[in-house]
Amino acid sequence: MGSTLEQVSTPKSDSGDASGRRDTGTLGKAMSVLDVIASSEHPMRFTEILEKCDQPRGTLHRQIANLVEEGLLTVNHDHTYGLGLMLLRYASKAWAGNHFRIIAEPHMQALHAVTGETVHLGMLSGTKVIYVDKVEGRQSVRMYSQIGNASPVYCTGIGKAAISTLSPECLEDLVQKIDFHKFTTNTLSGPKALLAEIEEIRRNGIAFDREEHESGIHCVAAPIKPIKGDTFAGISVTGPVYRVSTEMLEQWAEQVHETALNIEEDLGTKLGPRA
Amino acid sequence: MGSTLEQVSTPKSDSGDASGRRDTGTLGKAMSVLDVIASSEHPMRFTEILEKCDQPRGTLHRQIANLVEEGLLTVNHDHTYGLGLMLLRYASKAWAGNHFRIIAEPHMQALHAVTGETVHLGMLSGTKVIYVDKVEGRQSVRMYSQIGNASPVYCTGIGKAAISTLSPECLEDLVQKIDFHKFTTNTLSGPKALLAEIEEIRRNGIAFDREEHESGIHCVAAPIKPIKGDTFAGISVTGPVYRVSTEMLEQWAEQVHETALNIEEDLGTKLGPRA
DNA sequence: TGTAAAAGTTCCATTATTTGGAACAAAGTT
DNA sequence: AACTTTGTTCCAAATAATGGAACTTTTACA
Repeated sequence: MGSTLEQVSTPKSDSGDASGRRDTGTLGKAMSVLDVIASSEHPMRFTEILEKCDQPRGTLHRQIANLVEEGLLTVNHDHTYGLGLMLLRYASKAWAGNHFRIIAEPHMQALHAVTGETVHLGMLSGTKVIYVDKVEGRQSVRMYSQIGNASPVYCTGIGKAAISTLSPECLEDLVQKIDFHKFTTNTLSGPKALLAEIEEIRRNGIAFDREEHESGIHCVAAPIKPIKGDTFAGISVTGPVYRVSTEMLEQWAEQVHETALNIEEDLGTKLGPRA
Repeated sequence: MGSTLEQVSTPKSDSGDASGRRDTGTLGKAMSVLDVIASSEHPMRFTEILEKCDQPRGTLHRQIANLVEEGLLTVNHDHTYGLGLMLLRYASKAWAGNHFRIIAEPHMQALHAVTGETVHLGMLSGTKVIYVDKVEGRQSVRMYSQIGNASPVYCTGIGKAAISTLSPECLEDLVQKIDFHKFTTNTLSGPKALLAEIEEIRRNGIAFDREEHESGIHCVAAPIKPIKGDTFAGISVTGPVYRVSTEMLEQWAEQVHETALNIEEDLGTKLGPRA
């Protein structure tokens, strides 16, 4: 199975870092410009983008013009650039057509009903986890509030859970691409710590995020194994430490694990028996 | 101001039609492949995409491989292709960083409080309107429920409102790019009908969608004029005909119009006095 | 199970696009 | 008004995309 197209959920490099991007091909270069703009807080001016891209002025100018032409970027009146509306359009379709999410949804609802806390569904993409769905309480969910967010694998429950199902080689490859960063005092600080924890997650089928990404927030997660070979994902229950104790989290572990198994089963049947 | 980059909200052609796309440059070609996949209901197989793209097999294969590499497409286990997760990530950033939306939000909330019906904010993109935000009742908003949706300008309140602020030349250009399609018996069926109605909207500052896109749904909308020259947009109050009478809609017109003016004012001040 | 047809993948000389440097134009500043 | 910064255009050289055909794998059917 040496297909070029089957890398699926492990696109390339740590996308979203703006640096560390192997910009192969015209598309790759264009995307790296998008990345630079996406990872900036404020809308950027031409020169600012230029500095972060190190490309000749003329080249960047044309690339940006192309991106604007496609609606992937917009120019503001003050000559700053931001991400374009077209992205919303595509994302809306991507979300609506995501079978994995659709199948998982009822199970997420069920898990939320039991725990009363926020349930997340995330998929592996490079060295990050992208949140694909979220079920939370009464509070009217602000769209995109978390959906679409990309977080590093090594400091999130879903991230660690998801990569625990990778083959040893893939895991190896992925881990060495990670750029570790200390978000909190609990953040795992390197490959050995991560691999050790993965080992344990493999055994238990349960991963914890012990305030490793954001202090005050912790979660229990379980991997959703790739039935047909392509989606590496996980599901989690998240809560603030002041309301959700560690014991409570441990108590939910079983439920989360079961939910993951149920989703796997549904994927197996509803996705049609093919390969 | 003959800048190449300033076409901003009128990117190119009727994006999303899969056909009628002037695929200039490598990026354009890649996007047209994305478009084909985005406008299909079901995930597509390679050959299916091939037919809709008329390109040589080898070429398409490589293009798809690139898109997959960038995370813009994903391959499913059964060799079907769907839009990639990376799009969610970008869209999430695009949405979070959209100043226009952020400024408009409180005004949308206020309008919703008065009317009790769903309030939409949409921006012009090509010959379509892309919904950028939505405020609705108690019902927990399913994300992406409408946000990111692209609807034709000629059959939506916001669409007609938004293009009513275009210069005569731009309007002319845009109208002839439109591919009219009868969604309901009330859908405007051609350029003359549309232009006539635009004329009226120009005078009143109010546009109606009289079940022109979906029967059973109608709305009042008002244009939000481009203060600094780039964003063509509109705001609307939408409701089902069984609950919201036409009279009620007309009664709200003034409020909608005022809301639009308030947003314009805020845009003028909060966007910083530049050009 | 065997065989044929369809679907998917690779290769490489040709062709077209992107590149990048420098010159040019327009804003913004002192 | 001169200067500095920022944004835009141009074109020969370098690079990447093209498309046809050959090749491999998968799927369908007898």
